[in-house]
Amino acid sequence: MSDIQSGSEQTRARLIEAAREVFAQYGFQGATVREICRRAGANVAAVNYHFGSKDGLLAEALNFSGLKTLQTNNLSADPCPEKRLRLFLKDFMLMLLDENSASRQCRIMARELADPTPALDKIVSEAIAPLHEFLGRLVCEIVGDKMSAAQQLRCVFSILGQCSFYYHTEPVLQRLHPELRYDADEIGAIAAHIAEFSLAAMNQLTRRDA
Amino acid sequence: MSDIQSGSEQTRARLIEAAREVFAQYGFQGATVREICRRAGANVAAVNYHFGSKDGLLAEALNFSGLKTLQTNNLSADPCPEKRLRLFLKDFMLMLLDENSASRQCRIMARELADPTPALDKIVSEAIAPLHEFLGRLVCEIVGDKMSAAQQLRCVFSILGQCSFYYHTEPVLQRLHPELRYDADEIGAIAAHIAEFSLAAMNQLTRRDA
Amino acid sequence: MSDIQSGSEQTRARLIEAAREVFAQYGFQGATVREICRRAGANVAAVNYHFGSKDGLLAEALNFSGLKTLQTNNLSADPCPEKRLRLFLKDFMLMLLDENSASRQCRIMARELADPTPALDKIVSEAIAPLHEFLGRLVCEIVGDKMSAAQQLRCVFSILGQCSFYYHTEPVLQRLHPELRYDADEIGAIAAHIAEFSLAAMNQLTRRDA
Amino acid sequence: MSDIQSGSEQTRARLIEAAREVFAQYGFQGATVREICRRAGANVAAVNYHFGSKDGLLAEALNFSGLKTLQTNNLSADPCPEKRLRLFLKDFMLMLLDENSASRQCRIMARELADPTPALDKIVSEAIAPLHEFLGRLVCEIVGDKMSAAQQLRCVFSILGQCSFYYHTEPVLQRLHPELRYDADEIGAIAAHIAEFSLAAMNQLTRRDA
DNA sequence: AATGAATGAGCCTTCATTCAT
DNA sequence: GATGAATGAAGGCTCATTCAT
Repeated sequence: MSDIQSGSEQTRARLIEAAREVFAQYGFQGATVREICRRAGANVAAVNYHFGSKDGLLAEALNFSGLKTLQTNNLSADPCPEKRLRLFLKDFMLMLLDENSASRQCRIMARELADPTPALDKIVSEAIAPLHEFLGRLVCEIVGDKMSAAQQLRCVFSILGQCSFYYHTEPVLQRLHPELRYDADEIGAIAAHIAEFSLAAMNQLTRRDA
Repeated sequence: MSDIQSGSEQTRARLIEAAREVFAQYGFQGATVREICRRAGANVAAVNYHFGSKDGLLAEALNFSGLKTLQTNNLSADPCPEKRLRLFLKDFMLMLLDENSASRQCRIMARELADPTPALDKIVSEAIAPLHEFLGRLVCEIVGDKMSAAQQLRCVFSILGQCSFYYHTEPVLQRLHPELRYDADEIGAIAAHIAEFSLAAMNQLTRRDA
Repeated sequence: MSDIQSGSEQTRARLIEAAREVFAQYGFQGATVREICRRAGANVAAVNYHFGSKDGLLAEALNFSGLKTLQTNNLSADPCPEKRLRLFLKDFMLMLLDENSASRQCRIMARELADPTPALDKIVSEAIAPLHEFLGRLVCEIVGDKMSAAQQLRCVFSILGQCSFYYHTEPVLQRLHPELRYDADEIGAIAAHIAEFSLAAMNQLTRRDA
Repeated sequence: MSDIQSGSEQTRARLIEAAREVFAQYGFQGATVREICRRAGANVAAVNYHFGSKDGLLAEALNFSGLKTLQTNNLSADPCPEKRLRLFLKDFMLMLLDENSASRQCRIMARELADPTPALDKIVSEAIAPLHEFLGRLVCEIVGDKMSAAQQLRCVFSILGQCSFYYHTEPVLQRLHPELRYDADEIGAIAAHIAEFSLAAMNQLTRRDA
């Protein structure tokens, strides 16, 4: 009713936030209910009380509203699809790589891909499929009818592949290039590179095909 | 050394082979020593006896000879760097995606990236660093001095990102595009796309920068 | 007292009724407070609030008025002790076996015998001891002074043993004789058998001893 | 090989023996793996190692050889069925009530009847059904063709009911008759009573029917 | 008075590992 | 040298109970 949340909802929220951290850090299998509850300052039984099971908690921890908002905002940002791609990649990479971002869902999502749980179906239908469709439309606007649908799909994969690489390979990159830090500037530069690389490729490929 | 292996060494070899299968299938954390020993027809204690620990077995199970051979052969395949990139990508994607490939190490490697264990250091120094260097030299040959070192590095990342995407996202792609099969033809088409996309991008970027 | 029960007392009554069902179905240990509260439409904490503990609820759920009424009515039913035994066994077996009987206490009682809880003392003093005494008097009337007190006691046990057998062994009998149904006719036949078997035995034993 | 059992088999045997004690004392649900392992001087994980699960242990703990031997021996003990019934009841009650008896299975069996687990099917088919058949044949020999099959079956139930009563009601009888002790003499007297009571009943019933 | 939330002890089970042979 | 047996820490989860409101 009021803006003061009940104790229950606070605990619930703390559990979800802690779960996002721990799932993002250790993966679903590696995460333990005990660690999640410890971070949330709650009892071991709290997860089962509020969410029924570890699986149930994962399902709740996944929230793609940030990703959806990003796409919605992008659609009305600029009439030029190239500019919109640049903008989207910048926002998307910030969400994916910024350690301070509250949107850890992308990381959980990424871990799911490597080790699917029953929650993957939800992730695919609610987050990944719309994301693919969104990028598919953007690519279509950019390349027009100069590419087959199959080619356009592979271009989407090429863009997403470049993005996810920086997330997946983070521990490796830290070892190979210890000076690398994912601060706002670096993330912006990475996003700009992916945008220019991809636009250049699509531009060249359509020209060549024409 | 001789062609008569002791029973002990046979068991050792079977354990390594079984470990590769199980690690590739379930990841390091999800794999159990019992399952590995069961597949190898060995005792539960065999892993600790032969390799000291589950970690030790992982270290032994990692073998990058296939990846190294691929790079070595590539260097002498053709004087043209663009052609060598196309060739490398085809071989690399076959190794990464072909289910019948004996080279499961790439899959273990890929899982490690998502869930680092102490073995990651070995993977990075023995496989990934050389791979990055190899691709770095190839990119350098292609773009010459028309790109900064930082830009060249990002191009390497863009290429590798496109490659690893098809591996990481396999379970998702199976859901989004159930008709997709990673047979030899499809893998070849994927590799060709990555090659053309990347070459087009690098070509365009160097031209534009010039 | 008045016909307007407070909500609290209604909840209390619903809890007791639900407890009888659940205890009868799953036994004391197998029953859960949550299930009882769920059936009673009450809060999880209601049991401890109203009865202090699960044990306290059991104590309250036990109500032997049906059994007592049965004995009281029997005493004035007929001057002939043999007839009264036949009548009592019929009523008692109906109470024990009829699934539609509201008097589930006998079932709870029977489960207690197999798995005693602190409530057993109450059951023994309020229900079983009077029942044994009642049957003891009836047997005494039938065999008169032709049997020792010890023999009479064993006759009481023989009668009660035959009765309780049909309750305890129900799940087994269902497996051995799937066609068996405890309907009113069958229960009547069972009670008649126990009566005739026991009366014949006592008759013969007193005659032989004489 | 030798008459010296391996350590494994000793532990296994100790676990089974401890399980019989604990299952008999607390029932399957009330028994804990920890308590069983504690009594057996084994680790908590030993039960799952040797028997796969608590259920598996129960299945192993049930061993009806004693009961079978008793029946087999009885068949050749005497040509007179009345004498054989007396003998059987004495042996059976000793097995059922003697606290020092190694044959605790009967107690586990009895608890199962009150709270069936998946093991009940095994108990019924391997122990109870043969027992019922054995007693059925004995009763048939005694009453000949002077009783219907249905009547004979109820006589078997009357005999078994009297026997099991002393087991089921033990905690109650201890409260009502604290002086009662199930020593060999008392058990013999109980068995004799059940035999005479039942034989007298069957004798009288057949005579009456004739 | 009465409840939703939270508790912590305890459950069975699984695991990589170590021990005794 | 090599193994079946045994270990104990830890896992997710359920439970009767208690707490704060």
